[in-house]
Amino acid sequence: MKTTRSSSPQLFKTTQSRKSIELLEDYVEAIDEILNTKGSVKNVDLCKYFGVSNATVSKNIKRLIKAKLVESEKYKNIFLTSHGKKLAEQSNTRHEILFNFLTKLGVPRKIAEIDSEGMEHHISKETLNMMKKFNNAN
Amino acid sequence: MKTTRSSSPQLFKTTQSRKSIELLEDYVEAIDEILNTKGSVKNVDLCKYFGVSNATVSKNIKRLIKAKLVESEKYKNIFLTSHGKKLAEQSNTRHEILFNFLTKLGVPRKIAEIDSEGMEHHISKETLNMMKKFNNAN
DNA sequence: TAATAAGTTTAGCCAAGGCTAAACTTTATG
DNA sequence: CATAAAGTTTAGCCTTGGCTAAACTTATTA
Repeated sequence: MKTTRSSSPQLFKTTQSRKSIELLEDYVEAIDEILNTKGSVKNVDLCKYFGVSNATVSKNIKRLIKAKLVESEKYKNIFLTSHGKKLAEQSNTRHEILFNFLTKLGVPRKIAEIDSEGMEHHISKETLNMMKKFNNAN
Repeated sequence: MKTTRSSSPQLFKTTQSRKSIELLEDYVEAIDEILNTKGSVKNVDLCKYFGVSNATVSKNIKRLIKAKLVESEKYKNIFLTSHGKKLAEQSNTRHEILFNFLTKLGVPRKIAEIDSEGMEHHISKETLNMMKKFNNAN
């Protein structure tokens, strides 16, 4: 019998709410990046970024607005609130640490990109700190 | 501007289908573990394991049966098919490598457990191989 | 500047994965 | 062994995050 599995219910409890936070984070990160590369963000930019329909983006932007992460008037540009900017920065920092860690570990850039996108929502502060240490030492 | 983000739609395209695969994997892993610890698996065991209702487990077991990962008759014990066993083994191997990697990196066991549960569905073969190498060298 | 093209939102649909309550089956007990 | 308790499934609901089609707004261009 393996000893590394938790069997503890509470690890799974928050699945639903965790997922919807992931979406919000992905969006603020995307908005932040698009702002930095092309200066403004509209529905169509996010469609391309995520490969989803305009309707889906529109719906999700509403969620972001409700969560006070984004500001936007109908048919107009999309902005991050200060709260949204802070979240984007935090996410970016996490992403950078993780990406650098993977490349230092020997993972090819292309794959490190994909893996860090996937993993970034599932890493604790503690693990991230260990990765930072590793990065500094290597 | 940061250079570690992909901006490529296709990384997000399969979100929906990926998520449902995650659920199937989590279930076969749970069933495998429960089998190994108490010898048989029923609805109630999975309720406790995941902290969800009996109705939810019942519904998800149907999905597993449809996916040919599980066999079960109404009100009876739950078994893994050979296909299900194979998937469970693969998942367990991934999980072990990841968990060992995190602990060798210096992450406390308790946290390594949680993080490896979260991350295991998002790690490529390549990254896993690098982790295996690291484990062997440390 | 009027008409067309491009972009955005709304309406209404779907599947996944949660839930509770009620019905049904199996197990345990007086 | 009949009944109560425990376990399982079904029915029906909800939210999230997708989609298409249609309506509406903004931008382009003849």
